[in-house]
Amino acid sequence: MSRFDFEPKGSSTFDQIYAEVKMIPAGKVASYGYIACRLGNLRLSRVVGYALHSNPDPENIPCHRIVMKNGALAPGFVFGGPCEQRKRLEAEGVSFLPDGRVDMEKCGMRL
DNA sequence: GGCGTGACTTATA
DNA sequence: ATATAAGCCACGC
Repeated sequence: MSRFDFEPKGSSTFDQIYAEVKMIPAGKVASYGYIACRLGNLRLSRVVGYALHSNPDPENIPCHRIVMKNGALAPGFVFGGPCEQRKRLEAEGVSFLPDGRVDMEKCGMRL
């Protein structure tokens, strides 16, 4: 028995996460909790991380735009490392703080 | 089909 | 302020 028996194919939590992540405009970053809340539960943040971990479409799923709620970037599971991540965000116009974190005050999509 | 783990977040002590 | 506990979903064995 799989969850597909009840849910329409392609409508799993993962798909919604991907959809939300793809919706993130350039020059902005979204936190795990933000996407989790979009799905309905803030605690889904773990699933969000797993979804990005799976990252089936790295070209359409900019995981570098996903940051922690405190504004810190992913620990280093990103492709190319955190340096590449910061570089990419800067190239999109995201402001960074001297701490090496994203300026959530400007680019943080907090509710 | 069950158990454990994981790129997180919030609440409580 | 830091540390610990609980909650959620999907994947691997």
